[in-house]
Amino acid sequence: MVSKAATLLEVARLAGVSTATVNRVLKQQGYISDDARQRVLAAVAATNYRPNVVARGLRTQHTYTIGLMLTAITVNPLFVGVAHAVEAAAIAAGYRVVIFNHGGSPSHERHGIETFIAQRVDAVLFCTTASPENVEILVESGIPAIEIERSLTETARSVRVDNYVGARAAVDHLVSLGHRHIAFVGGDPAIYPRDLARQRSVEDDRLAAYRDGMAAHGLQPMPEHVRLGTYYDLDAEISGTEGQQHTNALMALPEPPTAIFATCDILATGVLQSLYRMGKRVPQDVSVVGFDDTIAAYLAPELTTVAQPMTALGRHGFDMALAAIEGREVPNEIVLETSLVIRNSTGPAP
Amino acid sequence: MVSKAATLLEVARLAGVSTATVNRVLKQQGYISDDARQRVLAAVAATNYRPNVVARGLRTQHTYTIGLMLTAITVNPLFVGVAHAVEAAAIAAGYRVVIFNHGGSPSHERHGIETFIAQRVDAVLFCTTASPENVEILVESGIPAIEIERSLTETARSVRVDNYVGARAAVDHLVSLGHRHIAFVGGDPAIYPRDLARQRSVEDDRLAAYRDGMAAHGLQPMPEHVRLGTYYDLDAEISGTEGQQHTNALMALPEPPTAIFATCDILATGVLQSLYRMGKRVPQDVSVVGFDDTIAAYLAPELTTVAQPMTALGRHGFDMALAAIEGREVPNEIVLETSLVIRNSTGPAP
DNA sequence: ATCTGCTATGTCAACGATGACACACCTGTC
DNA sequence: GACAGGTGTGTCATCGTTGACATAGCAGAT
Repeated sequence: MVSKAATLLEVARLAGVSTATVNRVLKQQGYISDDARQRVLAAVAATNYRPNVVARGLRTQHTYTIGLMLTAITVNPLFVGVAHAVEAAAIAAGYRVVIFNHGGSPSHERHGIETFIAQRVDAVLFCTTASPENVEILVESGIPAIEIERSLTETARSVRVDNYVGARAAVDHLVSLGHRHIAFVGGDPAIYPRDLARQRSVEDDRLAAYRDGMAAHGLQPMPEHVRLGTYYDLDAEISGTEGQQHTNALMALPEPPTAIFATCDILATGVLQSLYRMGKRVPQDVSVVGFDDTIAAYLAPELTTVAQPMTALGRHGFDMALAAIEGREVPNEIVLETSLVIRNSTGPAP
Repeated sequence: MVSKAATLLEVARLAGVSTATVNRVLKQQGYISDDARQRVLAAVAATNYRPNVVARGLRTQHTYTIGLMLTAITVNPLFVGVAHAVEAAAIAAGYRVVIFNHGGSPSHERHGIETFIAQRVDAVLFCTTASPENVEILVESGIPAIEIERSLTETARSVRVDNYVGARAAVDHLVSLGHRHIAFVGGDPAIYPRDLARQRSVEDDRLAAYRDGMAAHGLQPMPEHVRLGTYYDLDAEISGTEGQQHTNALMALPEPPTAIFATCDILATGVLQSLYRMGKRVPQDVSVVGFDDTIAAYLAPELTTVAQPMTALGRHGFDMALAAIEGREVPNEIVLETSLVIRNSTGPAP
């Protein structure tokens, strides 16, 4: 039996009271007699009443909805973890989440921003933006914006991870296992967007940590062991292909590395595939470390990696949004720590 | 500079016309003089006007929003692919998507259903439901519901895949490579929910295809080679652990299989990990086939698997929802085909 | 001169919830 | 008997958009 949800007025009529009284009962505020309360609750149950949050949103100018702007949820499992955490935090606080994948296209992202504004979402979380200008548009129209995992704009607050410390832990781990020839496979800092405040990209931080880590232990990376590329192409499917190519090249060198640090788990999958194909054992012949801890636990061997705190990123992102919505004080930036998860892909240098 | 979006009335005043005229210009319908149109468009631009879809939704009783109920987007990458496809189809049609993860809990799902109703979403897609009763609640309140990948209710329409044909292709492939001892690692049909129309679960179909496929080639599976379990635990993180355990047991048998068919890529990751740990080469020593084609391409070796048409599942799901919303005729069920993707984890029997 | 039909624009009542405001009743106090 | 203060309830404008309906000018036909 199809029955549309009743309105407040219908409930009121059935209970023989005014809409204000029904409202008071449902909101549990103000004075209500027991008698009226009973009749209202009975009427609510009988009519199958459900509040109309559309009407409420119009009246209160508050939709209890946040927008979640994603690069593309299929591009990196990191986004999946963050999206899940954001959603969980939002639901717990009585908010709903609308998602939009821009697929790396600024104009598509712009369209998403326009629908978020038209919808009157209370705030928007970016993970990550295709174009900082779009974030500004949002802020200019009075909607709080938070960036997760990046910090590319002047105006939006952000939650991110300390990539330098994270990458450094990976290098230190490999060095402590006796590795001296450690290769770096990552994105080219020249082609990735920079943090406005610090003028450094995520790739800058990870590469710097690698160089500093090596130097701190008196090691000098061979130039051929530093492989930079575009593993992470915003408008394409992410894949491990580039990891395979770099590894093929690395292992063909006169002096191949005994360990490879790939700055993304997806990139590391390509490394493992290449090594598998050439019959190298991991970690007996070569050790491998990844970054993110997304699919690391599903690989053979289980991948040692620098874990991003996906749940905390999402939760803090939402908490910042909520604080901004409620006009509470909000820090401009939260920097979280990564943790090194040691699994089976790293072992003593041969 | 923070400026709230203007209202129709403000635009109308600035342009020196009525709200009806502004509305006509924006909707591009009815008669408007060039002069009025110019003034309205200028005023729209000047005031930074954005339609308020909350008010529109209240007035038209149509929110252009659909709900997407997920088990948990982190549980299986299959859901990620479907969610992405649903979102893309929705955006292309001018709809927005609100997500909710129930995490396997019927009561949590119920709460999500209530918020979907309160929000007056135009339709809800399930992938997959925790409790068919919740789907019924939705249908009873007049909101179209579509099930993706399952078909557990009487009332909701569904899009799914032919699991029998898909699994059969995997078995045929292995047999054609000369394998005669093929193990089956999957979920126990006894503990998974059944399709109401056919009284068969996804697991039933896949297991039946395995048995039939073996029999069709004159092969009789050894009972110890059929491993059924609960790999897919709704309220837990999915993991390959069960795949590892089954594989450890299988390879310890006096007559171990030369091929293993795991009915989920995630399960297959455990199979590959177990084989890797015991030093078996894939596919030289043992061939492995998965199901879903979610992370198959990222594994070492790249996994041969039965691909679910995730994009088509999502798109058809949305299309069915849209047809139902618009009152067009909608088929009760759409059954799509899988495709066998042959990669590097299968080879001739040793 | 009247009528028809097209063009162009304005008016206004919904949609459903909210909450400020007003009103009325009651009990107890001085 | 007047008044304060607590208790209980109803009225109604408002949020922004929509679209049915009304109105009116004007060209061309009769």
